[in-house]
Amino acid sequence: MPQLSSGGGDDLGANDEMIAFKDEGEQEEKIPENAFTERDLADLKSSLVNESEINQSPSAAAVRRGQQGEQRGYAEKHREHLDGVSKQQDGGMYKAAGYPTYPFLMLPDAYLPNSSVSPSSNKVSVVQQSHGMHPLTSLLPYSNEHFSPSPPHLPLDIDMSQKTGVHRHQSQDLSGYYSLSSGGVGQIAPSMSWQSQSVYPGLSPCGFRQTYSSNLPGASSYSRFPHSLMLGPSGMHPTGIPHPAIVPPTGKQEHEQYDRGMYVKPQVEAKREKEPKKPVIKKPLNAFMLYMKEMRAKVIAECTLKESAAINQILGRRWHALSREEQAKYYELARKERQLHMQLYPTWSARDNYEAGLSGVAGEKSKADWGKKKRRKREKQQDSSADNSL
DNA sequence: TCTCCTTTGAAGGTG
DNA sequence: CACCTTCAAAGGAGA
Repeated sequence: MPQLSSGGGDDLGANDEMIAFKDEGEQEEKIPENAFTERDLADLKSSLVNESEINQSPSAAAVRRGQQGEQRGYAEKHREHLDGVSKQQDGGMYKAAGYPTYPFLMLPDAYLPNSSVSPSSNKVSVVQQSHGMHPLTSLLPYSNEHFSPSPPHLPLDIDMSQKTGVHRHQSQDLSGYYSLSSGGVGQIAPSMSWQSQSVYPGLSPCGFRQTYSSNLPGASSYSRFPHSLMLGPSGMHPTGIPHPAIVPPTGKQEHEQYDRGMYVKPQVEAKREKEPKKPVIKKPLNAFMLYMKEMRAKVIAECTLKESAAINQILGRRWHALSREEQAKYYELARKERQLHMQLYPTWSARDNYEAGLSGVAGEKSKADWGKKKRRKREKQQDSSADNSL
């Protein structure tokens, strides 16, 4: 869109994120009091990317591993960077300049997958900060849904990457920076409260012309995010949790992504029963996904919708309606996510999950399924383009 | 039971 | 380099 094009080539590969989302002619809202220009955000994003690129060597895992030590200083570096950001953010989440390090930065074992070595190896040590917790912490997708009585400190040099065998240097001193969110990223704070009422005048907060009660019992209280992230007593170091980036051997994800490749010869099958199932390392969430994760419940509460497709549409619109500062927070958070992910899985590639169903035990079936899916999508796109041409 | 839907962004692949 | 494809989350709907 024109706004960004004037920005001069600074992009995150997400040039369209500031496209004014005009749907149903609903938003002329340009956040007038906003001191930022489109360019500002673009610059900010650009700087974020640049920093990422500086921190990550373009080349290989070996190089990345070498950076792990150096990234210890990342917190400081990041703070420097954030200084620039937070100066421009009023009342934003970064206002908590007092945080010595990024709260969830580099929690070493956060991503540890299941391992045959230790059944609890995918647990993460977490320190709950009951006071003054960085609000952004709540955005962490690495939530806690499943606690385990496993000891807080786990062997960190487990060969977590079964395929890589990389020995990682793990910095335990960072292990306290993850905090938990119950059911997702939950609590961003009042500063992130809805703009939608003003953003979509004449429309429901859902952005739909639908009738519903805005006095939903849960809605107002939800906006204060009463539930918590603060699990456990203050300052306590609870037990580890599995990392959401790791798909456990049971459950839907695994069902879809792992068991997709379950068809194998009986012998192999028997063998696999012995072996721990190889967890699928999920992609780190991008900014929008983080946003969705946080806001989904709220939209559900406000709109009494449950269908994800509809909710996501609303969230997409709200995303575009967000101020640059607010979006920037999520971009920053997503960047952290990627960095953390990269640190923990230096050799992981997004492509690993392209073929998640056919990796590991990779049966012919899963391979076929994957191809089928791919084909289906392609056909669909061709269909739609054909329709457009008519 | 499985896949689709729907969104944005990141990353990999291809020409 | 531009473009295309896939995958992240989520849960209801429909095949």
